[in-house]
Amino acid sequence: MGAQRVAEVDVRKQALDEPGVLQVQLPSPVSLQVSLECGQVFRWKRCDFQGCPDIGIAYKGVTGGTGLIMGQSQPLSDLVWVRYDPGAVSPQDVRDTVLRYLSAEDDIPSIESRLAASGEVMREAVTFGRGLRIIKQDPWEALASYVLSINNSITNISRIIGYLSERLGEPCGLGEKSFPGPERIAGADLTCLRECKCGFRAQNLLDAARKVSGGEIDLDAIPTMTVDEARRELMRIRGVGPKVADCVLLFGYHKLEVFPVDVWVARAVSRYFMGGRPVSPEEARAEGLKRFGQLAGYAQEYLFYYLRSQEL
DNA sequence: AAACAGGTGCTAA
DNA sequence: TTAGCACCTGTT
Repeated sequence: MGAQRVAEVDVRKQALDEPGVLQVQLPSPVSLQVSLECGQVFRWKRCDFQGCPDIGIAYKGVTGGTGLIMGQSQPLSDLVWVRYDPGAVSPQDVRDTVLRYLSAEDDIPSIESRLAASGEVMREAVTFGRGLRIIKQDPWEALASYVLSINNSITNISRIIGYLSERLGEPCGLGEKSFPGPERIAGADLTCLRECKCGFRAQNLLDAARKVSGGEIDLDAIPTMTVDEARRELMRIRGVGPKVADCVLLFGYHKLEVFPVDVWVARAVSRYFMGGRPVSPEEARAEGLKRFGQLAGYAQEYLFYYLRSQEL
C-alpha cells in the first residue's frame, strides 16, 4: 500500500528528472532514528521524505560521496526508503552505499541478545536502543569529526561540519555538499577554519589534514594494524587522544572491540558496574573491554545513548 | 552571568 | 604517572 504509493511518486518524479527513489532491504531491522541520532554521526538532519506521508521519519545527509534522503515508514524495520539524485549516482551504487553505511552484515539480533544477556542494565539499554547500528563512516570524515568533537557539544559539532562542507566541499546531489577531503582542508588556511567556527580545534584539524594528505599518516594502513598499533598511530595527530582514537577506530574502521570512554560512558561504567565509585577513563575502558570483549563498541554506544536519554 | 559541552596538551609535583 | 588548568564558541 505504502510501497505502491511511493512507486507512483517515484515514476512521476523520474519523469520530471527529479531525484529517484528506491527501497533497501536489510537482513535485520534497523532504527534510523536511533542510529542517526545517537550521536555517532553528525551529518543527518530530519526532513520530509517529500510526497510520501507514509514515511514518518526521514533524514537528509551525505554518505559514500552522495547526498541522500533515508526514511522509514516504521520506527523499527528492515526496510529503508532512499531518495537520491539519479543524475549523480546509479541505483545500484545507492543500494550498495546504504547497505554498507548501515553495516548490513552485522548480526544485530545476535549482538542484541548477547549484550542483553550480560546483565540487567545492558538488557534495558539494548531495549531502549533497539535497532541501533554502528555506522560505517568514511575514515577521514570520522577522524576530522572527532577531532572537532573535543570539549564541544553535538549540535555545535554538526554545525561546524556543515560549515566546512558548505565552504570547502563539492556538490554531491540533492543540494548537499560532500565533506572536504584532507587535501582540501590542508590547503585551506587557519583563518578559513576559524571562520567555520572550529575554534581552538582549527589547529588540530589542520594538523590531521596535513599529516594525512602528506602521507605521514596512512589511513589506508590502519586496517592492517592491530588495534593498539592503530591507536598509537592515530594519536600522533595533535588533538587525538585515547577517546578520539577509539571513536575513529569504531566509527571509521568498524573495529567493534574498542570501547571509547567519554564523560558519559565513564559515568555509566561508574554507576552501573562499579557501584557508583568514581572511575578514571582508563579504568572505565579496561572494565568495558573486559566485560564486553568483541562487542565493546556496540555496548559503549548502547550505554551512551541510554544514559544520555535519561539525563538530558 | 557563569558554567558547561562526546578531551587533550602542557606544566608542575 | 597524575592532578590541575586553559581552551573557541554557543547555549542556558
